[in-house]
Formats: sequence, C-alpha cells, structure tokens
Amino acid sequence: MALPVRARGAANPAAHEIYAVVRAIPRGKVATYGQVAELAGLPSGHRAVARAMRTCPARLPWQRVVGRKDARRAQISIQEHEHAALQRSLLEREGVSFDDAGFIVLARSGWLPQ
DNA sequence: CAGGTGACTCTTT
DNA sequence: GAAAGAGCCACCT
Repeated sequence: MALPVRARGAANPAAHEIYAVVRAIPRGKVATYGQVAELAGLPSGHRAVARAMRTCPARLPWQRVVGRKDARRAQISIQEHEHAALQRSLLEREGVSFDDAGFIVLARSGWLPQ
C-alpha cells in the first residue's frame, strides 16, 4: 500500500523534513509556511513548503499549514476556492476557530512547538 | 541556459 | 493602516 506519491516537488531532500514537520502539527492547531520552513531547517524556504503542499502530498495534514496574515492571525492561502473551503471545513472540524473576518487567531489556534 | 511563476513573508512608502 | 516592492526557493516553459 501507500505507494509514496512521487510528486514532482517532493524530489528534493528537504521535502522529507517538511513532511515530518507538517505531520508533527497537533490536531486543532495550525502552523504557517514560514514556521514549517524554519522548523524543517529552511529558514527562508517558505516557498518550498508551499510547493511541497501544492504537489498533493500523501497522508499529510496539509490543512494545518496556513498563510500568515500578520503577527496575530493566519489565513487560508489556497487559491482554488473548493480546496480552500475544504481546508476550512477540515480545520473547523478539528476545533480550529475562525473569527468573523475568516482569520485564524494564532494566539488561540497557532501551534507552539516545544 | 534564461525568464516567468506561485498554497510566502518581511520591509518600506 | 493599507499598498507596493523586494527577497526567497523550486519548478516549468
């Protein structure tokens, strides 16, 4: 089973670290692209993280990776409306709350890695 | 090989 | 406080 997805973006070794970090995000919490990149050892690899997510990862809680709006909030960065709606739906189901403007309050749902 | 693009983010106007 | 510019990395044409 589980033929590893040979996503084009997963060809780089860093992708392995990125996936490990994403899998470490606890249920009900979210992390930003920059945060994942930093934890994966790529302090400026936010683009690489976005690429890794976009390449349709396997068994990855991709919905927990969101775009950073500002220091306090994050927002879904997916452009495709349907996928964005799915992500929000999945996050709400996990217990992540959105404010009236559709933002995720990091102080409340942001992941605070040890 | 070079130019363009994007599920990003920070700094400056 | 919003908008624009610059930096960044990997992939595609």
